[in-house]
Amino acid sequence: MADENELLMVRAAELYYDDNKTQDEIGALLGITRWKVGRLLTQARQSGIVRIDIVHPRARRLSLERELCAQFGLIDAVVIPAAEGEDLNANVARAGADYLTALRPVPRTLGVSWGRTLGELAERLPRGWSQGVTVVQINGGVSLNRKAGTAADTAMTIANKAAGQAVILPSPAILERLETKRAIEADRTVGGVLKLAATASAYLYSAGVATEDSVLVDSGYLTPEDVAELGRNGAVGDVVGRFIDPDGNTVDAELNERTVGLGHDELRAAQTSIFVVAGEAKHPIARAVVSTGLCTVIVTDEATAHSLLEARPPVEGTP
Amino acid sequence: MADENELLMVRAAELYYDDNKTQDEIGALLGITRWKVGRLLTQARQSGIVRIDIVHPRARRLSLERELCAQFGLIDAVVIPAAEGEDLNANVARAGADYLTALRPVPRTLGVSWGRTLGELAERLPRGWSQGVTVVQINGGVSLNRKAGTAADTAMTIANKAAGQAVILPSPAILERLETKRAIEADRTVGGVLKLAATASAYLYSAGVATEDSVLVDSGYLTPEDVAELGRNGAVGDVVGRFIDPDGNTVDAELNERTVGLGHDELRAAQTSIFVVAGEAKHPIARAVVSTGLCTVIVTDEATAHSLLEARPPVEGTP
DNA sequence: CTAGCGGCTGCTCATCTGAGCAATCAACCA
DNA sequence: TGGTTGATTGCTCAGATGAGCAGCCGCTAG
Repeated sequence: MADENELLMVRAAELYYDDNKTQDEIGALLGITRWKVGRLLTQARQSGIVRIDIVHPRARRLSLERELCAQFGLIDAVVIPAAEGEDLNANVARAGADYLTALRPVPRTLGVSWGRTLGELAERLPRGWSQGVTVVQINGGVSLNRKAGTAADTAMTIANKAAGQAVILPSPAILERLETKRAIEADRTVGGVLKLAATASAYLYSAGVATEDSVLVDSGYLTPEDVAELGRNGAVGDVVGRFIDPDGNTVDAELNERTVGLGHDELRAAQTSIFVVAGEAKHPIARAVVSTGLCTVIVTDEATAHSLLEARPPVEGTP
Repeated sequence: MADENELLMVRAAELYYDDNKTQDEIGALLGITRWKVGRLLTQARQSGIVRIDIVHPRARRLSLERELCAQFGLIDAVVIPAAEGEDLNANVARAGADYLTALRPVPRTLGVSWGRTLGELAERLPRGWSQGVTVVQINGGVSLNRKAGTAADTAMTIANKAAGQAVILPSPAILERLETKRAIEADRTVGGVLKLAATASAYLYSAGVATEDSVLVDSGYLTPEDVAELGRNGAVGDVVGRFIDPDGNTVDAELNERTVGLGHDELRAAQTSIFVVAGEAKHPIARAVVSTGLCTVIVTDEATAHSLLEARPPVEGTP
C-alpha cells in the first residue's frame, strides 16, 4: 500500500519534473485524478524522493539560517553550502563581504578585527561597497614577526574600498607586562582609537582557535605552550584576542588584562556584530560565540551550522 | 552582467525552492518584476543551478530512455538510475519484471531465454503478473553440471506466476557434434518446442559476455579456452547462446550450427523482443544488440545507457 | 543621422496549481 | 449493530504561473 503509493509518487515525479507534463496529463496517464497527482508530488517532495538542490558556490541554506536565528536569538544568519572542490573559507569570506555590502542601515563607523578570514573578506569586498565609512581596528595587531601589517592592512583595505577612512590601532595585541599595557592605553593615540572603537555602529570579526595553529602563536604573541595551557584551562578559542571557555568567560584574567582592544562586554552590547567563521576546527569557539550572545549575525558554512544546531544550547525556557 | 544575473538566479531559486515564496513575493524582495523572476527560475533550471533529482531505486531516466529510442530506433527503453549501495542487477531485473507485467497487448506466448539476469527477473515477477500466458524456452539449457534446472526453472517460474503453461526445451544449449544436434532437432519434442518458440508474440532475454565468466563456461558447454578463442575472433558476447561480433554477425559458424535454439533472424523479425542487461562487463554486447536490431525494447542501467549513447552508432543519415 | 535588428522587459490572457471543504470510506470500539 | 473517528477522495475557487506579444533599448551598418 505504502509501496504502491511510493511507486506512484516516483512515476508522477518523473513525468512532472523530468518530462514536464502537467498534472492533468499525468493524471490521465496514470489513471488518477489531477488532485491526487498534486498530492503525490507534494508527498514526493516532502519524503525526499524528489530532491531539489541549488548548486552554486554563492547559494545559501535558508532553513538552517532560520534555525540558527531561532535557536540562538540572532538577528540574521548566512549559511553557505558545503561545495565539493571549492574553497570553503573563500566562499564564507565572500558571503561575509556580500553581507557587509548589503547591510542596512549602512554603518557610519565599522569596527573590525583581523586574521586570515577577515583578510580574505577584505580582499573580496567589491570596490565601492559603501561610501565614506570609517573603519576602526578594534584589537591590537602590530605583528612581532616579519609579515607585518596584515592587521592594519585589513582595516585599510576595507576602508579604501568604501572611499572611507581607516583608523589603525597602533599597538601590539598582547603586551608582556601589565604596566606597559596600561601605559599604551593611556597614550592619546591608542586611547582615542579605543574610545572610537567602542562607539562603532557595527562590528565585524572572526575567531581563533586555542591550539598552536592560533594566529597569535603565529604572530609571536603567545608560545605554543601558552596556548596549550589556555586549552587545559578550558579555553576553546579567542575573540578579538581574548580567550574564552564554552560559557563565554575569559579564561586567563591576567592575560586578558594584558590584551589591548575592545572588550567582550562592549561587543555584547553592540547592536550589530557580524561573526564570520568557517571550518571544523572552529566549531567549539563558534558555539561559544553564538550561545553567549557575542554576535548578532553569523556568517558560516553548512557543517558549522549543523554542528551548532546539533548540540543543544544552554536551555533557556522549558527543558 | 552574466554574473549579476547568475546571482539573481541563485537568490530567486533559494527563495522559490527553499523558502517557497511566490514569484510575486520574490520579485518584490529582489526589486524586479515577477515575470523576470519566472524567467530567472527557468534559466536557473536549464543552466543546472537548480538540480531536481528523483532519488529512488525504481526511478527511471526518461531523457536517457528517449535518447536510446531515438538513437537506435527502439520501441521502448527503460533506464534505471545508478543507486549507490543498491544491487544494480536486482534493480534492473525488477524493472524488467515491471515492464513485462505492464506490457500491452499481453503476449499470448512469451519466449524466454535463461541466465542469471532472467532468473532474478523471474523471482521478482509478482504472482499473477498475467493470466494464462504460455512461456516457451527459446534456447537449450539442460545443464551439464550439478546446479541443473535453472534454465527450465526460469521459464516455469514465469509461467507459474501467471497461472500459465511452461514449455521447456529439453536439450543442451550446445552439442558436441553436428549430427547429434540435427538428431535432437528432428526429435518431435524438441522440434515442436522450437516451432512454437518461433511463433511467440514476445521475447525476453539477456546476453552473456565472451569471457571465461560466461554462463556457458560455468555450465560446462564451453571451456575457457573456447571462449578466449571466440573473443580473439571478435566475439563480444552471446545472445540466446549464439556469439556475435560488434556488427551482429555470428562469430563461429560451426559452433553456431551446433547451438540449439531460436536463431537471431527470428529474434530480429519479432515484433517485441525485450533485452534486459546490466553491468559494465556487458556494455560491448549490449551495444552489439541494440545497434543491430536484435531487440525492440531495452531494460538497463544508467551507466550502460550512457555507454551506448557515447560511442556513435553506425551512421545512418548525415554524418 | 537613422533605419534595421536582436535581445530584453513588462503586459494580457489562458492555463495550471494548491488551499480548503464536504462527502465517502474504512476501521475500530462500545 | 451502530456510532465515532481519522484518512482519503473529488471538488470549488482564488491565486500562481507560463506562453506569447508588443514596446523599448542599444547596437551597427549604411
